[in-house]
Amino acid sequence: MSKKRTSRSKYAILGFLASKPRSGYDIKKAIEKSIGFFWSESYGQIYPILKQLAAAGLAEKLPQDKNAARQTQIYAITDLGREHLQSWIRESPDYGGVRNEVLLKLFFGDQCDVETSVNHLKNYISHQKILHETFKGFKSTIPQKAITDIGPLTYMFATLHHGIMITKLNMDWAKDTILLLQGKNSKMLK
Amino acid sequence: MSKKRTSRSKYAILGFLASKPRSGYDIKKAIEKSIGFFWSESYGQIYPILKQLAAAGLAEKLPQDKNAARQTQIYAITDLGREHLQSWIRESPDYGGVRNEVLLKLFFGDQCDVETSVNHLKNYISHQKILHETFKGFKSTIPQKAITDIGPLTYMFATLHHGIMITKLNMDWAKDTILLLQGKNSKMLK
DNA sequence: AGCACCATGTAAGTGGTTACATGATTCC
DNA sequence: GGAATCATGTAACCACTTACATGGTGCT
Repeated sequence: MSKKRTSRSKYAILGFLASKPRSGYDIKKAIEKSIGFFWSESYGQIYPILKQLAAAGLAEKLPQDKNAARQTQIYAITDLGREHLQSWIRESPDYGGVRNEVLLKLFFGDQCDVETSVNHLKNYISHQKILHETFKGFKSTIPQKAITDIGPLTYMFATLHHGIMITKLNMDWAKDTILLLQGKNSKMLK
Repeated sequence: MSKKRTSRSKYAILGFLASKPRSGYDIKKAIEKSIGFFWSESYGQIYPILKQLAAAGLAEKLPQDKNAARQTQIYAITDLGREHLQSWIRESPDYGGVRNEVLLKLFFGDQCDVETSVNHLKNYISHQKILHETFKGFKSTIPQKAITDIGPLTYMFATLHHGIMITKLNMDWAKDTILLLQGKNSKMLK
């Protein structure tokens, strides 16, 4: 059972081209705005991959509009590209390879003083709170009907909701861990 | 503001040497057993890094016991190594660079049929359930006093508890997302 | 004898980030 | 004029995984 490491970046980019033709710059911005919480891509990946996709016939560069102010390179997904994307989506996702530096540092917390860990946890709470509020604000702008009529927004909403739940959980957990480290009553000990 | 990419593997290994001297093999097993849920290291990283740590004076190879049955290379952390580890722990952790393939595929769910996403979610639930039960079993073996007397087990317990909570949340979220995709009543709406 | 596990290591290759380089456009 | 943002790209480098290679030990 060989575990081949195929670049997920390729499919992330293809996935964004699937909804509409975009430039490398567009893709970067779209990723940051929509799935930035659980995915990221750098230009150093995006631009070379767009060229590879075009060379492989999975995407094509659209002819440039002569009247356009800027010289943007717009790529569109091809039928072949759509097939590739779909067959990748259908493969069962890889659950592994997670690395959480916050937990790693906390795990080694005994090597420093309690205050260090408590401080990290407090900062973490602030960070998660900002994300949480942002997501909730975003959620409130989506009309209910757009979610219940199964379509792109339904899936987006599901991932957004995951972010809302996770950030809430992280805050709760971090607060409770602080209590535990301070020798106070923590829910963890149940 | 330069974001230098230092290898976190180095510190993960140093962190495990901090509790007691170990071989590369020991470290791999210990990581899998204790922090495998949120961290992983491969032998391809561990063995070369152990040599580097020794060369840099952050760890040292212990003299081998002539009577020992196996020829294991045991490394111990040095005072300098402990200092390096501590100063790394004190630096604020990096929250970014997360990549969740389950969410990515779900986000692109509209490119396939609903059943594909539902299937992925069902498998995900099974996977998270196994982890969840394992963690809970593990938790029940830790005596309460070992947790409340702040020490290594307190920190281990905190990360373990995070795993218990997260796996539960993931199951709940996945179940609810299935309902949403099936057009049934989901808690997510409202 | 054979299997599972202990144990160490290397080489090749990939996936990915960062820093740099360049220049146009928009808006104040 | 200057700042922010739009926009594309490359080169260097690093972190990490996978596959391979090798052999010992303990048990049945």
